[in-house]
Amino acid sequence: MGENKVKRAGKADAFATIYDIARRAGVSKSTVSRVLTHNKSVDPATRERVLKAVKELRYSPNTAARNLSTRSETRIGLVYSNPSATYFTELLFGALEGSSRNSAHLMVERCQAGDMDVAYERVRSLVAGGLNGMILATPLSEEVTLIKELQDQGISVVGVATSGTRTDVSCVGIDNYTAAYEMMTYLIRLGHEHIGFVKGHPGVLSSKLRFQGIKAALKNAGDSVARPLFAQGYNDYRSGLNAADEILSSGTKVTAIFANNDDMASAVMSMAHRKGLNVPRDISVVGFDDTIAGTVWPELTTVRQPIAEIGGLAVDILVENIRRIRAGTPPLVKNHLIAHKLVIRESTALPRL
Amino acid sequence: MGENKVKRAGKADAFATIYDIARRAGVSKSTVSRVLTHNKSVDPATRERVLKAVKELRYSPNTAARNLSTRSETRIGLVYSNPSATYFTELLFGALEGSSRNSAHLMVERCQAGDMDVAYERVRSLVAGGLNGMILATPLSEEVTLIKELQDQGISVVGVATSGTRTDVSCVGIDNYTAAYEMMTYLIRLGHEHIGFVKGHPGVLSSKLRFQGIKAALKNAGDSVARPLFAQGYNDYRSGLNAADEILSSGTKVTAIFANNDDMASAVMSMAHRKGLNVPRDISVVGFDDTIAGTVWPELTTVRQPIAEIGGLAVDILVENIRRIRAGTPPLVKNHLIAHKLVIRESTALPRL
DNA sequence: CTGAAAGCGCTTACAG
DNA sequence: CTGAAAGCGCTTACAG
Repeated sequence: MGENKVKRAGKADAFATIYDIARRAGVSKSTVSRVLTHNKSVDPATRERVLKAVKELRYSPNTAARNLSTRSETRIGLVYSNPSATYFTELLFGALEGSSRNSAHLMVERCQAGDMDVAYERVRSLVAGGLNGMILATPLSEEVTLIKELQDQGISVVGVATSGTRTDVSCVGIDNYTAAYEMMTYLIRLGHEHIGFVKGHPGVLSSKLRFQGIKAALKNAGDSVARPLFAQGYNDYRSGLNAADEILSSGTKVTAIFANNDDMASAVMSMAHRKGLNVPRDISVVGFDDTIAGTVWPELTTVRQPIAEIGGLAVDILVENIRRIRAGTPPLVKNHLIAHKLVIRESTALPRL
Repeated sequence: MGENKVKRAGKADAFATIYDIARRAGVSKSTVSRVLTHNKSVDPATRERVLKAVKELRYSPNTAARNLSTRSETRIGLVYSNPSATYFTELLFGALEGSSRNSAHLMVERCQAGDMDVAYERVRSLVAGGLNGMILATPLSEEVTLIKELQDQGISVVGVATSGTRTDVSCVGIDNYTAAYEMMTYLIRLGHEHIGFVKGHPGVLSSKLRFQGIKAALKNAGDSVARPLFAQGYNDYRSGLNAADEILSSGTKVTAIFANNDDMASAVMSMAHRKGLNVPRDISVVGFDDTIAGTVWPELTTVRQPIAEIGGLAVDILVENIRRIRAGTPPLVKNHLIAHKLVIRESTALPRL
């Protein structure tokens, strides 16, 4: 980690090469290489010695040489079309870190949400530039046709932030159902009996799962909670504004509103303020994602997704599958569920009496 | 652009190599290489032929081979500590694109704003990992000591989003003074005579320049504008809330508030709503940066900085200087000013009569 | 100004 | 299971 891999101006640092390892372990370069790549057809004792030398010399293979020799650079695409900048930033961070950890190259492409034609085009242009793997963020991760198209071209795919058990493609994300269930239960335990829910984009799997989660929590609470108010949102701020307006103007009593994501929760708060309501005194508001902490007031109670971690894991899965494909082994479909967390901040309180 | 650089699973694509170019141009590989690197000590006619072959065969050098041969991977660090996610996302995009254009590697490190000790540490850990160049975003771009430290180690540095003429380090950004001047003038032309301004973080150069810009515009307007109300902010949402409260509770008439950045402008709107004011009917609000379009309501009138472009240019400058250093030529200090743009949206209107 | 040759650090058939 | 050898595509002294 701490080694200096770059020749600094002036100073010529010498790094251990495969030859150094070979000499120290008393074997040939070929054997060292074998230990480091396939990890098979090597005598256990020999392997031990090589690994020991690697550790002692803090050796790490030169990527350029390896790439040149194998003629196989690993290039991973990341396509994204979600409105939240924070979300994307975190995802990118994780993916970037994962890429450098695996010495892969990341090519990023952004496309406007909504317009699927453009999205498809972007993905294809990325593919045309040469690609081994692709990370698809929601809602692209639900485009079954697109995924199929990519896979047919020999490109490994992983969907990000889509949970749900899928058999067509690897996915990594949180358990949306449970998280939504927990948050709704928190609201109910706080004493809220008149609750509104702003639904997420209907085409997105996570919206469905979250909705199922809150309904289960509501059902579980039984008669203690009044019939909830639902309004349709589309995950963006603007639609959250409309949904909030709808709920708050309905004439029905509401002491808490749960929005399918933070952007819409922010809109709900904005609308509440407009209508002279104090958050959380008059009304509690909660979101989902934890992407806008510190940029709204009061600070939002929400569900935190470890997005960077998700991005890193996505790359790991991809790299593994790319290796498998290269080696002729069939790729694996993996479904990783990452732990989420309720983050209680300032936007929730006991209902007003 | 459209070539497939990666061997797809199964198919073995063949790319033009330096040898193909040499043969087609009727010269040796050495000459081709010379044309492509130093671009000197080559007969003009020969160069022409080589370049022609390169174009015809759509040749582009293999990065891995080049890196291996020169033993010089180009690694660029990007350190960032600003609260706006959008800003960062755009910067990262531009830098990423610039990096792949220059076949350099980008290592990103984020650190909390405010804590300079941590920031220094992050920068140093990045450097310890081996680095040729470093992009420093505001406010890190103003840490003269840090910059000096980096440069002394032979690392090229470029400050981002810091304009102002500096002689110690290359910079790329917009003309903050003029942009602020223009925005304030726009407000005055609209007819506003009672204006508040939320100042930016005092330690940041851009804040000073923007403040000077608005003062110049105010001065230029003469007696038509009342003595402006100033409140100190620190560029984050929270401080914008306080500043807005201060201005709006002062008892002095205010029909427009200009905040040093969008995060604070968003806070100003939030506070205005809280106080029962309608934006823009009762009060106009403008920001700076254009980082939160679509996530506030009403949509914010602001100054757009082409941040992605800035990020890309920063990488270009860095790469050029890294090459110079490697070649023994002294690096250049460049100051690039990128064009900004006023974006008039929904948060501004004529003052209420 | 130009070419032949060595070398960058690694991987991978090919023999054994 | 292991080693010697060839080769990946490029750059750069070294001669000329």
